[in-house]
Amino acid sequence: MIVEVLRGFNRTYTQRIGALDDSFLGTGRPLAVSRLLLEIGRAEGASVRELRDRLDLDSGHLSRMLRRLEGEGLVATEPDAADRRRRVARLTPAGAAAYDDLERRSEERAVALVEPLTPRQQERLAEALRTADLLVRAATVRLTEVRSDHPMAREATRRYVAELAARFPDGFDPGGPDAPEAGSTFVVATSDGEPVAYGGIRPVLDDETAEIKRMWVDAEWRGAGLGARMLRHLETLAAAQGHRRVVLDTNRALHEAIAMYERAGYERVERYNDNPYAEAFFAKTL
Amino acid sequence: MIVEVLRGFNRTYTQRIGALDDSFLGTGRPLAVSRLLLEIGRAEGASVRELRDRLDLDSGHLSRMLRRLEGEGLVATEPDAADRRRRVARLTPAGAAAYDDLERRSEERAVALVEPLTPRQQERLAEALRTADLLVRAATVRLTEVRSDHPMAREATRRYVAELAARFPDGFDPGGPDAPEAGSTFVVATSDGEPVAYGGIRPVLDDETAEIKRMWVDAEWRGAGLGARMLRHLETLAAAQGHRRVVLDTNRALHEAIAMYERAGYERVERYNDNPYAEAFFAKTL
DNA sequence: ATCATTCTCTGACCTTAGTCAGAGAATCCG
DNA sequence: CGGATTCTCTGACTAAGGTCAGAGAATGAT
Repeated sequence: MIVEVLRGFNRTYTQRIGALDDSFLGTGRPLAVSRLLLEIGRAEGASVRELRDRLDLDSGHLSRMLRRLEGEGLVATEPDAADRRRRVARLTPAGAAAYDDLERRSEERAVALVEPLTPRQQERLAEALRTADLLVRAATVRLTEVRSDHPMAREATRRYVAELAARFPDGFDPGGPDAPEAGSTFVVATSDGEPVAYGGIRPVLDDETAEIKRMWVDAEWRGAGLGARMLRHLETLAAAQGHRRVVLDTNRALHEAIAMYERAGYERVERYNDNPYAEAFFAKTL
Repeated sequence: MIVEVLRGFNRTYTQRIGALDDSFLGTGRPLAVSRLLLEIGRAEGASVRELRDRLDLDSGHLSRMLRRLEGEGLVATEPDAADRRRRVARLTPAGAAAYDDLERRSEERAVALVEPLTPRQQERLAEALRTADLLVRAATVRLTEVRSDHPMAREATRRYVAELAARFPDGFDPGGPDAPEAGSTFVVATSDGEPVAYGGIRPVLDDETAEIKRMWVDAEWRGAGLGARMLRHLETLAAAQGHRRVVLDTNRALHEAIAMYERAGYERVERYNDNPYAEAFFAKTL
């Protein structure tokens, strides 16, 4: 049923709101070039590499578009000081003006679109779109296996540690540096290239059991079912590696996490390690 | 605020669900050709003229795409029996198979998109999209002034009469044929080329006053604020024509309409005509 | 120091999308 | 009936979007 609703909505939407994208019309610049300009503006300077990844463009295509924007005096590029193979693009003042112009046009279209609705309808539409936005983003989060020294994993760990430090009554000290443990597997969930959830498993001595480590969900993403999805994913991985049981420890302060583990079928067990921060211990048979 | 939500949603949406449109990928046919195929399939045969209007294509461009589909054996064209300048296109059996294939692909994408969500989340998403769909369609309804003998006006009148006949306790007889009255102005609200609301004004004897006639809103569209919008539009027209006051009559059975008139600032007045179907009379000073 | 890899760029090339003018047949209007 | 109009089509053209191979500089791995 959701599928028919989605397809129906898609038809309505592309017919009438796809037009928000037409805001580049009249600028004399083609769509792809305008998108590139917006991306550079939004990122406040980005390497060619990043732009290519984010817009999913061919390097030749992108390069040519950059030359065009340079030719129009809207963008300036220079080698990245840190890695001189890379080039960094940023908007010139004229580019910033063109960016503002595009933003203004797009905003005008949006205003014109909702203008016929009453304030109450606008409020209902906003509410519905907020919900749809969150759920669509949640549905399109990508789970990727990474090593714990992958930049995305490092970033996720940094935020995980920061959150524990803020929430634990006596703070949190992660201990030594973060060497990749043999045999452990980490998974990062990303949305728009940002990590939004993280977690990993490592085999425990008896080999029947895997331990779930570093479960973290970005605060803005809680309630979107991401934690449960990550947990299921890690359990599947553990099972695929031949484990029959998963265990994990956590702290009383993390009540949403504890509630989630319980909903996911985890049961409390006795302390199984000497982690000073752990106060609650759970296990689940796969 | 709604504007930021809309723009944010638009970004999320075009990045992730615009991909529903990519369902043509792998068919070896470009997007525009696939769209044409879908349009012919949906209409179950359409004249070149209609296709051109509906897809807003250049006649040369369309013609070439039709040749291509003919070449692939998916579409057959023949002169329209009624007007031999026109040609009618319809799907061949192979074309119908290609059509089904496209539909299936699009459906698969939709299924894959919502698959990571829990059933409850899917339900929430469906609900949000249903709301957004209705409101976006409501916002993009177009109001057009027409003569009462315009095909769209006739269709709207037909449905207006059918509804009154069904709802009035003793049925409804519209009286004589529908000659365009001098000085009267009619407005039809359309969505996807279908009339969804209708109404008109005609000057009354004293010339200070205009009477609102034939207010009708499609049953599926009630509650979307379309009646109120039509009413405002007609009032503006009346004011522009120099009237200071609008009046209207209606029947007790039309309670939603009566409630709407009252919300819009109309006040009950004495009977001002001998319309046997009218039981309630309203007026508003502009 | 060497070799492989990464990064950006240019050149050559292709498809898709779309525009415009005009031809030829059919139809409509007076 | 004759001229204007409608409809579809072809030819000629352009811009936009995109792919691929390879060159040249910088960097990383051993």
